[in-house]
Amino acid sequence: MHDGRQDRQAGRPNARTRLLDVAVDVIRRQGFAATTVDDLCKAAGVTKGAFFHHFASKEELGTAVADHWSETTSALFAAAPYHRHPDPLDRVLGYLDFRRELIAGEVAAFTCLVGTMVQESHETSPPIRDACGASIFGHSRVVQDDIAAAMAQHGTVPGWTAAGLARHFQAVLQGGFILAKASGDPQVAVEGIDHLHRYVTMLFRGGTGEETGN
Amino acid sequence: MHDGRQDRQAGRPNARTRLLDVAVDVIRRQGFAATTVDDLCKAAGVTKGAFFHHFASKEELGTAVADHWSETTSALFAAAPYHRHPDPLDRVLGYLDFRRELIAGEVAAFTCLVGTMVQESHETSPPIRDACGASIFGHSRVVQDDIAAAMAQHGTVPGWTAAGLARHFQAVLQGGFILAKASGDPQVAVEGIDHLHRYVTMLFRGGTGEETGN
DNA sequence: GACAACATACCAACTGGTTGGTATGTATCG
DNA sequence: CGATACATACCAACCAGTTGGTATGTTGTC
Repeated sequence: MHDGRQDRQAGRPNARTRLLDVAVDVIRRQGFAATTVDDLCKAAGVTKGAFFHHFASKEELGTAVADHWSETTSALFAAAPYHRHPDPLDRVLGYLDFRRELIAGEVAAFTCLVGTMVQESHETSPPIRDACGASIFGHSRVVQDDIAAAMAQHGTVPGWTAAGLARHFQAVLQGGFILAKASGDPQVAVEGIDHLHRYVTMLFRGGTGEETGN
Repeated sequence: MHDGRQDRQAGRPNARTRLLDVAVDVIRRQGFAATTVDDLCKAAGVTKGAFFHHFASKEELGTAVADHWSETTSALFAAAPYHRHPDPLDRVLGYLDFRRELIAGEVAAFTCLVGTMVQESHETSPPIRDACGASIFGHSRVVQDDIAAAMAQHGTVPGWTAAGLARHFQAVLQGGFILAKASGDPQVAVEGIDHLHRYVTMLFRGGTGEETGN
């Protein structure tokens, strides 16, 4: 009836990986609750038996796909070219430029999986909420270190921390995604990044004129 | 068996209003897809017959509750005291202070219903997406007019519009709600507003020093 | 102002399809 | 052979929506 051997011989990734890959796409489109286990099985080309062989429950797939998202995105940002800048402030602004470039094509292609999932599950599923939180705040560390280095190298206006600004970066991005979804226009997400870019520039260079580090 | 007359005599709002009121609360907690019609009926103390008498479908309740949200929030902001400031820039900053004050108590109490709903339905239900979009961008007009007036009265650095900054306000707020949900800590949403407050102050007062309107 | 004709608001019980999850069988690999 | 990785068949609970009915206004007519 169905030749399972062919699937495995073709170098095709196993059912677990395929399920996680399609889950990123399907859940970004439909949301977690509206996505059925059958939806995922159909999209991945596997059966329910395979699904529950790899995941004890739908909720466990939820946490697994959030972790999967953390891994793929951290690989993406680790490989991004903006890290090459010697000046940490250029790396911070380069991060924003990189995020800007990622916003292209249809909305479901560039929005954040874990931002979508945590909205639905923050009160109903602590495990999923925690996995999403770890993904968002874990990612914010990537830019937090560059912000801290830029603060040390350049002077800044007082009243904020590197961790807080890094979180603000994530808030602007997540909020931009919501506005893009509401309007159907990716440009509104870009707009927010531009405002953030201007803010960072003012914080470090424009400022109140009190500082001139370096 | 059940005395319907008593319900109506008690000055209790009708089933439609009760359903919309509880829907705001329940959907903010669980999300739209995970909320069943029975959940809403139980919370409102009405039967399914009453539900489908007032709403042709669950989707129609979705659009109705988004409109309901638009009405209640616009009334809240219309009555807010920050409008009294004669200087439009003070009204803009007063808006942010007011939003800051609203962030208190449990997460589901201060987060945005339509921001939650549009995440789930932007691709699966155009009517709900449009109703949420109208709510978000309609609300942004409230502060947009004050921003435009502040731009006219004070000088600013160039490169942005009142409408764009007003949208950015919404993005920062929506993103802050996501981070609050992910961390369970309302403070991270307040943090974002503080950064936005600083940004606006720099845009109008700190700036690059090119301007000194008024 | 009484009374028919109609409309609105709601209720209890039901239905057919869907959903997350299970029990069991089978093929491949080391 | 035993473990892993699936597939098939199935189920009990659930869910959006329906049906058929009742109670309570409202409106027009004489």
